[in-house]
Amino acid sequence: MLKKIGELSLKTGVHIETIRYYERLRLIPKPGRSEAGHRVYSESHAKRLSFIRRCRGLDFSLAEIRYLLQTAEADNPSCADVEKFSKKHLDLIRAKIRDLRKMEKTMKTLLSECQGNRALGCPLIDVLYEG
Amino acid sequence: MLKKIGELSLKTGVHIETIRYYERLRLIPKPGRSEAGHRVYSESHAKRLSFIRRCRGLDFSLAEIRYLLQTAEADNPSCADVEKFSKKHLDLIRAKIRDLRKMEKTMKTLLSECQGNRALGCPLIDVLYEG
DNA sequence: TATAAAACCTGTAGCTACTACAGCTACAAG
DNA sequence: CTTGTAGCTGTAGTAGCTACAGGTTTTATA
Repeated sequence: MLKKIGELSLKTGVHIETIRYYERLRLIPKPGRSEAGHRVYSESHAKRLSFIRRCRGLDFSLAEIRYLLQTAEADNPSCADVEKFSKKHLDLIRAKIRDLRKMEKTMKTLLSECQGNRALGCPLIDVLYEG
Repeated sequence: MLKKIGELSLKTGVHIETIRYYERLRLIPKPGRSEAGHRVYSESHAKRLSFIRRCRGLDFSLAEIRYLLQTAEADNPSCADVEKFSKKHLDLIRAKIRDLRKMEKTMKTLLSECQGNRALGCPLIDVLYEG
């Protein structure tokens, strides 16, 4: 049941150093300690840590996760708030996708200039450099 | 013709502090100085800086840009090398897009759980927290 | 011409989210 | 009894800026 940091790391997929880092930031509560001073975690730590990891996987910032954790562990979390919050986040993700798609397009165009055309320097660089 | 840092910033769209930062990193050569010690830039600085900015806009790292600059200013830049380099970068952009699309999908699913279902806590958080 | 505002200078510290040491102790296996 | 693994603390490094503090210089206005 109770775990040391290595097991917790394996179970949750969060690096040991990162777990300690989250503790410093108070994203997870201070665990108990064994006699030798080793951290001892309970199931609730594992849950919280997995939550954080899932949120990170969705590109939420640690500040955002702090808010989500508060909400998740509140007595009556306001679903409406979370929804609004998450919609904004979804918009952000979509904006990032749009930006990257633009880059992809430009890169593709630049690369197509490259084809065959190798006699006089690099057209790709020329376009970027001469503007 | 010769510009002070403010004008260069306006012309290239790179923040003043960033220009000085790039100088520290030797991404742009040290400019001349006026009598009072103010930086004085030439057209070649502007060109180089714009190149950096365009590359940043394509998500190239400063280390990558360093390489591209070297190549761009070499006597006979190897187009084949640049092409290979850029293809790898394009792959990276595409990988990022894929990741973000996955996130987008997940977020959409999570948000759809939210609809209407507000009586018993927040399903979005439940999935992340209990999942 | 006086003065105030804007622009410049250097140097340092802060941001995000980790990651990587150095240098130590604890503990289990052979 | 030694060796290896796992844990500990504390600090510094990473990328790419950004934001001061505390000073000088230039420029615009009264």
